[in-house]
Amino acid sequence: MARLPLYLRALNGLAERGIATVSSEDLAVGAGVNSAKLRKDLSHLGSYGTRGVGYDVDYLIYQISRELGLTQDWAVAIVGVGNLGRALANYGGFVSRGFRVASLLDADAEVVGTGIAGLVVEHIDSLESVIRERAVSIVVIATPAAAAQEVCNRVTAAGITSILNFAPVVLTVPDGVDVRKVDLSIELQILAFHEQRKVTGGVDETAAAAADQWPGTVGMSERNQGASAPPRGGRT
Amino acid sequence: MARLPLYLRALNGLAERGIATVSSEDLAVGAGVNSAKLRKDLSHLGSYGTRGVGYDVDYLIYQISRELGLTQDWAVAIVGVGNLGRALANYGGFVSRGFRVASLLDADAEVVGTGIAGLVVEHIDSLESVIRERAVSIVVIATPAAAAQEVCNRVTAAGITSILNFAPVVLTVPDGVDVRKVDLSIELQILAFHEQRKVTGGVDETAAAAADQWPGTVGMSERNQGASAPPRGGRT
DNA sequence: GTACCTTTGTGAACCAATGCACAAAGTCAC
DNA sequence: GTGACTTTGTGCATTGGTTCACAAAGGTAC
Repeated sequence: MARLPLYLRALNGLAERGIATVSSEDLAVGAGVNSAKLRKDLSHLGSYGTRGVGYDVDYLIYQISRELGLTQDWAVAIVGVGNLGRALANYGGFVSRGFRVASLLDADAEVVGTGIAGLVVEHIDSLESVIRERAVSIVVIATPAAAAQEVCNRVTAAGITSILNFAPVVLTVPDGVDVRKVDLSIELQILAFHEQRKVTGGVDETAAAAADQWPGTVGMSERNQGASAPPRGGRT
Repeated sequence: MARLPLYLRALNGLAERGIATVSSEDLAVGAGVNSAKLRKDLSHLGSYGTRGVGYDVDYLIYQISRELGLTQDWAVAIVGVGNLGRALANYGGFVSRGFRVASLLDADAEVVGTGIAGLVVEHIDSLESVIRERAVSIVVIATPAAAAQEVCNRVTAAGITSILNFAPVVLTVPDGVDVRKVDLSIELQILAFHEQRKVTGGVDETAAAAADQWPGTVGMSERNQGASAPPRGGRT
């Protein structure tokens, strides 16, 4: 389940505060979910709770970590050392959860050779050999959009089946390859959507009025005139 | 709907390549969803397609942008100018979609006053005045976990109702406030989970064996002895 | 040992979202 | 103008996930 990492984080917070036992109710509010859902999720891993008492925090942390495969050490390669790549390389949340950044790679000669987060940036040419020799099993793509598919092709060809993609493109991959996409602007767009709803109770009036007067055309019937000459001026 | 930003990005890609019309089928594969789902989503916005032809790309971009509230200019403040904050400030995807970074704020005197992405980092003390004077409507929290709730309290008190949280904590907010959380390590954990499944067909055997021998205790019945003295050694 | 209390684990109802399949609507060729 | 073809928009069945509610299980007090 995709919620296990959430529980894990809440549990780690409890463990740090020295709490040894937690009820499903308390853990649920900590993770921001329904308590019945949490119990059902946990019951899928096996019965690790004690009725009348709750769950042993440390034991549950261990069980979830094991289920998520965090008890083993995952070698991760980050391709693309721009601002985002740098932020990821320094991100503490990776190391603390069983992920080891095995390599930073970039195509830019300016960046290759510089040191970031205790690693020396390597040239993208070594991608395949790095993956092979350091047993990399997950690749993070933090390149510009234009380079992402090319990188993706190379890493899948090299046998990688798990990719975390930060580039704003939909990657096409062979069957059996997992791609998870993170788009930092999508979340903002969703917030803006809700914010707009709060303010105006719907689409704002100025924009709605403008919608009826689509620039360059008069009505629906004429709209498709613009099919060969795009209606929005200045994109030719 | 949360999928509109996805469609929007696919559409922008098509527009850049000069494509004027697209069928639901083509757009669906571009966005990685089912075509029927896409049509149903779009029909909720109104009937913007032409049967037998498809959708006018530019017109649809405009309609979705309007629905998402991207036709107006959103002022965003980023709190916490670490690696992640810097990456976000430089992230092109924000500006291109109607979001304007109105301010970068940090508590660290070392960082305050430096220039990033054409802005001068301001001190966190000015948080409230910045929000008020620049009409900030969305706040991005990219601080360390420990500082996030405090920042959150201050911005909600200042009237902010939309927060994008990158800090690895669950924020508690008053009713009516929207919080969206992005955790860069959760996606990685989900990948690791699937990767593990691929390799072993389930939980790996070493860990499974170890699970039956929870360190420090013998069996289930004794486990709760550890409630006051945590079973996993060295966390006191 | 017994009665009571707390909390888990789960059966069952419920709800929303998904995908199929097809009719309606429009285009294009001739 | 007519007929064949394409593509949208949507009714409907199905699926998956969420929540409720409660019995079973264990702990605790006396």
